[in-house]
Amino acid sequence: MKDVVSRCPIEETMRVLSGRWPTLLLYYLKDGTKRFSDLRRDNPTVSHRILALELRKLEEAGIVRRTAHAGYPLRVDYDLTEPGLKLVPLIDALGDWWEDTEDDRASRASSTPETSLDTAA
Amino acid sequence: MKDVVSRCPIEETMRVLSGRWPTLLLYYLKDGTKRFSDLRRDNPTVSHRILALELRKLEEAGIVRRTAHAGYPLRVDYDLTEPGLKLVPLIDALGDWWEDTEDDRASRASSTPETSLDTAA
DNA sequence: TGTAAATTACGCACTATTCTGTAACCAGGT
DNA sequence: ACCTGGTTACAGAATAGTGCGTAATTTACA
Repeated sequence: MKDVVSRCPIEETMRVLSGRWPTLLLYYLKDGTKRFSDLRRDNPTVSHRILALELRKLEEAGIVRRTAHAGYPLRVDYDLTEPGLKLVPLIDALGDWWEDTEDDRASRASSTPETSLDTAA
Repeated sequence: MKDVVSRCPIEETMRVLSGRWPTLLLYYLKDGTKRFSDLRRDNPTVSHRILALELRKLEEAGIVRRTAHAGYPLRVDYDLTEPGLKLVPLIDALGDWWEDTEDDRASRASSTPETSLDTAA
């Protein structure tokens, strides 16, 4: 997603949430503060570069807060900001929608093609 | 977004909605039935190939219904299915969230660095 | 009347752009 | 020297856009 087409808030939101990781990170951060390495363990398939980039994107979007602690082997904590916390139930709602409409969505394709055979008047 | 990491419904949902077009198409289809060329006019920056692919993706996800009319220069109508209609308010909620938290998100970075020195001194 | 052109919704092949991963390297602290 | 978190450099994969072709039928125009 390079650029936005409209300044529509939905598009802006999707620009941040699009992709495989953002919602997953949100999900893991629901549980509370996590460190960089925790998040890597939480999902091992993300490369360390991408995790850093995604976290930064979320941080810049104001959804995630990064806290660097001085001392010892360097320690950085990540947790959700207020807006981030407010976003969580909305994302959960999408998951619920997916489950609730499962059957309904599965029966697509044929609907009521009553009009579909009229050869135009 | 190649593959899913978990079978989490949120991830499944995001797989369908990720990208610039899906939510935009949902938005335009809210108004009712549209033809392929209507959707192209609605937003001229999408290429015909991508529009076709995106519509098919949404159709396969059971969000959009495609109705092909026989005859004449071929005519295809697109509209939202029941699940698609149910999805609309959820997406709107994301847009509202974006607007409502605008100020909050803008003031990220510094939060409550009680436990640490943000920039590491 | 014959023939070319337009329309609509694509599919295909090719190119351009962007994303993601690997690996290596850097910084601060012990 | 080693750890954690992060960045840069360079692939390689994926995604998006362009242009051409096609189906059936109507229309443009000589």
